Amino acid sequence: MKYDPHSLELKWQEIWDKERTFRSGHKGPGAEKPKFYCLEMFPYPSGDIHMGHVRNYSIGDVLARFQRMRGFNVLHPMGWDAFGLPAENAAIKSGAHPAAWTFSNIENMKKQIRRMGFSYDWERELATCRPEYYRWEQLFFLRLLEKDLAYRKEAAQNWCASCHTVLANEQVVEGRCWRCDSVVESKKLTQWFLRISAYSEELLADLETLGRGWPERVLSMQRNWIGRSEGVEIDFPLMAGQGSIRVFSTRPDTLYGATFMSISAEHPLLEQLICGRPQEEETRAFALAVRASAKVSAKGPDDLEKEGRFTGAYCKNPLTGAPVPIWVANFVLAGYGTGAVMAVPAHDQRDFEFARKYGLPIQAVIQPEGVPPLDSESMTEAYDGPGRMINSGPYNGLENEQGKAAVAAWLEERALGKRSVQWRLRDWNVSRQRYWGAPIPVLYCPQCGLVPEKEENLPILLPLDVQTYPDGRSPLPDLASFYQAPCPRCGGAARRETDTFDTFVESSWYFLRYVCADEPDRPFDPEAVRYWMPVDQYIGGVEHAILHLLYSRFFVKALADMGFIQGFREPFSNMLTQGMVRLRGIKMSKSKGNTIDPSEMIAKYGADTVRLFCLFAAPSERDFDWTESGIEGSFRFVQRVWRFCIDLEGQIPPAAPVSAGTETEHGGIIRETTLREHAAVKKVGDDISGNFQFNTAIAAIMELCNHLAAARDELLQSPAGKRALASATATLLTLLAPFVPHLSEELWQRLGFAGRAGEQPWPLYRPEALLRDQITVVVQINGKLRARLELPADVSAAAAEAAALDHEQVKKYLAGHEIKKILHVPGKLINVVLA
RNA sequence: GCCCGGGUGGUGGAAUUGGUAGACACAAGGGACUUAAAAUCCCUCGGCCGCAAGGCUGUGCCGGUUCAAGUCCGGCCCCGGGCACCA
Repeated sequence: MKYDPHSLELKWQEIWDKERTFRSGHKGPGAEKPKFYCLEMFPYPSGDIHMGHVRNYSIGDVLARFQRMRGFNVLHPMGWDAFGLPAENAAIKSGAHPAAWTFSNIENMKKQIRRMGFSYDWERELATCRPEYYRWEQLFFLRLLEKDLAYRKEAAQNWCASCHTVLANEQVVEGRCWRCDSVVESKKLTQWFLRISAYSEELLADLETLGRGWPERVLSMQRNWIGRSEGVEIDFPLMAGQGSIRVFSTRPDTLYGATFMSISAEHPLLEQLICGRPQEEETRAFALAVRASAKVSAKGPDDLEKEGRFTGAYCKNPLTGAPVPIWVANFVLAGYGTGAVMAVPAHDQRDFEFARKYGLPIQAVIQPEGVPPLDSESMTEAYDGPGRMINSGPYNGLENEQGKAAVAAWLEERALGKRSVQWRLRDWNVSRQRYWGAPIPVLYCPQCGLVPEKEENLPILLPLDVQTYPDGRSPLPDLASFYQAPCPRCGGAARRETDTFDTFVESSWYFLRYVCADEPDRPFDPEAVRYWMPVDQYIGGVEHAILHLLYSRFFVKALADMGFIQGFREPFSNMLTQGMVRLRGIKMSKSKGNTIDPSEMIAKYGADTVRLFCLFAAPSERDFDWTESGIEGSFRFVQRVWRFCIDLEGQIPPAAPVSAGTETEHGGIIRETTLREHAAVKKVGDDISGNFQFNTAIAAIMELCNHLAAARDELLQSPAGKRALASATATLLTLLAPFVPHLSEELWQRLGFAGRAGEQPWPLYRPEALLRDQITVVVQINGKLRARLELPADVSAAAAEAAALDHEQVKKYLAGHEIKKILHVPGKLINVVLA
């Protein structure tokens, strides 16, 4: 009987479909069980699945199937992140409408995904480009607007000319577009923003609550991105005229050393400061040049020479009253803090370089322990470490950490400053100048100005009867039938917003919609949300560590605050970032032409083998190389299981034990078989539920299989042996069920076991079944391994030690030495320490 | 510069959290079966010495703690990733 993966895999996929095996609900049968929401990142329907998808979904599927067997009510959905640029680009190229292209890709990819035999509840399938989906997003936006969590502002934006749209900060990677790698330009535009910054504090704090469930590197990336910084805002009064300039500093302890001030080229007071000064013209020209060049410098800041110009104006050090010259400097960021910094050249490297270049005074105010006093003249770099305050009037001698608090308190008492926290995180620009996205439901009325669409008018449909432009521009601004609309307030002629939402908006809440995907009248069924959320396990690539995962976290918090959902403020309790599949060390990609087509692999080996290899090749989080020999190895194992079971047909009792074997009263090979059966159950269960150690779980199954193949003939000699073999074989197939479900079901059926392998309760091991009669105890002398002893498991400590000392090898080493002590780890090791 | 990962055979990777380093595979070599090949099965497989028994050595480097260190501590080196003129 030859192993034919195709016919048997298709057979089982059909059965699962017909029997709706993976349907899940929060009501009715099964709902009383504990829930488990297992989610893999939904794909963009680019046309074909790639190995990354296969790996991602294989990991998720093992978990989903495992949890079902463990008695959970499992939600395991799949859908499509269906809006986005590639559809438009394809449309431009081929002439097909983005919608047609998208839906045909969905159909194609769905076929491929189904061919893998993943246990999805397809009845919950969703596509974000359908109005039934994006209408709710439009509703959320209107509510965000009401709550002032969405707003419009003009600002310099990241512009990708090649994609013909703006990008969020998160979508700019090293100055380049995350999607097409073009250098991002700066363009001043009026855009829609979501106020993610309102959640900076909570987004950061809640990372702690995610703690163990999330990979450390993802937490760390998010912390970096949010970028919390504690300090003091300090007002420096202007010497001439009214007002003051506010700076932000994390080092109020160095305030006595602030010998000048640097403001950004975009500082609002700049004009006022330079007005009428002799150097007015030059300084203005300098500022203009900095403004023009700043945004384009995608090369990074390292090689940017520090430059500045004196404004001619002075302000006053609020602590000392000393005059402080105000400079414009090219390294001061307009968008961070207050756009102005107090310069302490002795204790900040940037200020130091600047001061040396322009001959500005340097004044050391922090003295490190145990070194000669810092000398402003001879310093070659700034000292930014800890120390005691010097040259700081009444604060002299204070530890600088205490100094921070003391100076801050002094400033606060006199209303000259206040403690504050600055964040790196910027608001999320969600406007996109593209067609294939969800319309933003607002209008511009000549009478009323900006007017939100009425909720009852939702959804604002994206018109499908359009022709895309060859240059990627959106056709919407030219489509009168779309943009012409009555003002919701006055009824007069108004113009619709023609930008669409960033597609990351859709992916920020899709996991919520799965729990009630067909709910027609409201975004969420609260009961379903309460039952299923949050996602128990989320699985996807690390490339979304900041983007999607941060946006989703923000969205859930905002939706909770708007009352759409209740009872949780984090979407994903546990997160797994799976590694990449590479080829010869290089990430697979179409552009590099080094891809392995999953469909070809399925055609050659079957879905089970492809799944198995993806899971066995490496731990889930690590990258691995696809190798021909590797998948061949997995194929060999699958066939070994097949042959082993087929050869057993009719030779073992048909009844399938529901739990691991019980033939413990026997000795010899039967006992050994049962022991190994239990050991495998323990190892596989521990590995899956512990840390997604699928590779070692599979190794344990291989060991069991190897043992059964070797012990087979002997076990078939007796009825008890046959029973043990039957039990162990049933266990083998149940352990395999999450990994290679088709094979498992087929063999289960052929061996005449009752029910379905994948619907068996996960087997339980009995700890006492893991105990051996004979144990190996190693003997060390001074920590070096010298001998092994086979002893009865119940041997006394004294007897074991005696046996150890009596061992030939050991005696050799003992001769002429005195025993200082004997360390005994029962059942494991005896270490004889010689004097 | 700061913050996270990681460094173990020819390769992918194991190692009960301080207790037999190299599980399970892949590759390689040898053998059996075969007219032959494929498939399958058996054996060997970190390095050095040894006919063998066995010995020495070995988890990026240097030190330390311990009866015992891949695992803990201190100091480095290298690789991958994130953040970065963020004041």
